[in-house]
Amino acid sequence: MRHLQDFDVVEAIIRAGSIRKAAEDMHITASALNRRINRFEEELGYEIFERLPRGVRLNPAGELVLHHIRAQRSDFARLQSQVADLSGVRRGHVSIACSQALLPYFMPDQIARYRAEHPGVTFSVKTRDRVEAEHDLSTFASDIALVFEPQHMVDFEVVLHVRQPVQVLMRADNPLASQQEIRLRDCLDHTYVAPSERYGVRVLMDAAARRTTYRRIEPAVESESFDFMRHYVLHENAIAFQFPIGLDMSGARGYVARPISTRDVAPGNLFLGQLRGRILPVASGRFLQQLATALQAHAL
Amino acid sequence: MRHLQDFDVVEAIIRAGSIRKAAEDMHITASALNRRINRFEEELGYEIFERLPRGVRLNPAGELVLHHIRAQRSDFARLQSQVADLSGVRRGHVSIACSQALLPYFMPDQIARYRAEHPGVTFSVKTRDRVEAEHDLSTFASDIALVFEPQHMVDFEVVLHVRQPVQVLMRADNPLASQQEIRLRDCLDHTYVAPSERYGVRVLMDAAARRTTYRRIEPAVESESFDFMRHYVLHENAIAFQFPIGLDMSGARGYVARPISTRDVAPGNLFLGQLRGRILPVASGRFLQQLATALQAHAL
DNA sequence: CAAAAGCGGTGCAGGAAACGCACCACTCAA
DNA sequence: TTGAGTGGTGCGTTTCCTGCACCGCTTTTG
Repeated sequence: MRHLQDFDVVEAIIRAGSIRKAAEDMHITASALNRRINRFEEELGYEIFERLPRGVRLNPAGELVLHHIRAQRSDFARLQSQVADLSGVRRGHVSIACSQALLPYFMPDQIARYRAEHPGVTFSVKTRDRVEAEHDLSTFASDIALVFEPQHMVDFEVVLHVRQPVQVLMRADNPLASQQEIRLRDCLDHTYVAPSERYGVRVLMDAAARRTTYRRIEPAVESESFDFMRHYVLHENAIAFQFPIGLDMSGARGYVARPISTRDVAPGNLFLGQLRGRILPVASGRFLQQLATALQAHAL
Repeated sequence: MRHLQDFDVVEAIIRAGSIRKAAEDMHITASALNRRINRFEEELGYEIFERLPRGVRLNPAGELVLHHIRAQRSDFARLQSQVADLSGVRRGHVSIACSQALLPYFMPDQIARYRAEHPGVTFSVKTRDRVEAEHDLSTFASDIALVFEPQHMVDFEVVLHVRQPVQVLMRADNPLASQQEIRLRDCLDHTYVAPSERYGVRVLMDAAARRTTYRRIEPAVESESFDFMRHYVLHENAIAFQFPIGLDMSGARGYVARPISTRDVAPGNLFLGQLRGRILPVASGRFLQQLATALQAHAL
């Protein structure tokens, strides 16, 4: 759209770090770009870039402008979505930042359900840990976040949260599989794999280890991929940890999942949320509602 | 600003009701304006005007666009205000919609205090009844509203509310002046003036009359102006009704104010608020805070 | 220490985009 | 029927933006 052109210019210059590089990216001359940004600053009444010998950089006023630009973009997308909605077109795009545990079963199922009813709506799903997800929301990079144990919660408006007790994943022939509920010390005596501190499961395990026993979590193998860990337990007969929503034991052959006693390890909290105060586009708003009801049903 | 030009066009056409009239208002030809609005609709992907034989009118999509335009304008004003604020200029404009009772004493005092510290900030004060004030907020025509008994409260985000018992205003030699608290039936036996149902005092009086007695409020003189009513009680020795914040009895010669018993008439509620979810410009936000603290002190 | 490379900024000429004018097709009230 | 009012369009003109060449400056590099 025309009225966002100046915003494109500003964002391109920020990305490139200098006017000349940005001009090259945009396939126009530097002089044209220079004049456009100068005119923009003149109309605004304030400079938004510091002129450095090696390029330009946003000043504090520019940071405000950048946030304004992102908010305007998002708000305009919402407008288009609303207009499309009342024209009966039902188009739109939904972008989600979610924890890894949601990727194998929950999100594919939910998105497929939604798209079955509204084929015009497209999705982008990004894997984000709990810190990144909040950043994604505040920069309008994602509409919806679904993560375990988010950290700051200042820009994060919680729509719903469900408790998820940590599960122990193991081979069916593992001795621990005979117990219906597993104690933490039994896990720590076993060979186990675990993710890094960026992930909610690990945060809960670390906290539990510090509190109930005086042992630290020292996994035999540390990995960022729950998919890897799930397969690894088959090879070494180790155990892994995961939230229930990341598991689908219905068709699993050779796997068994048992909950860790909540006396030892606090259950995780899965938070569904959006940017505080933001009005979502129609499609995103509807999908957020679908997720909320699905999670509520999942918790029962 | 350049990027709001298309929005100016749309708003001008809405105001004028036809493209040709709007073109005249803007001192350009109708053909130019026609092409601009056509281009805008083409870029948006949807028409926003119904073409009628006698002009154009917004369609439902256009209503959404109009709201978007107003929101964008307001958000851009907030951006400028923020940028000005961190440049140390402290400029800005605050627009307030408030009940008539605030006009003689409270608002002048508050605005003068604020401008003593920030001379660069300008104000516009509009007299609005409780219905109009909410409309003003939702169309971004006012930043802040301060009214008695607002009606819908859907877009109205309450920042603070204070109770205001209805006062009886009369001449000092009035027999009722001897009582410290006045009963409703004594008022109704007296000759009294009152405003119309658009005003909070009247709403409370009507409700009280229906509830406690079986008499209706039938003023000898009905007026929209509390200023008029205040002067009128001197001439006929009638009584009038007003909230405490609209009275300043310190230097009043010949007037006396006494509260009506709250057993008979419920105290009024003065609501300070803004549009729900909106982030106010810096100056407006600060002034809103000042009003809140001043009202809290006033209530003590 | 000097040359080269990179940066933002500017005068000038050519070109794209917007504009004004004249005009068309249409509706509706007098 | 007619005239006034509406939105829409082809075409010449004007305005505004772009591209080119160049300047002054700082930093890097030989």
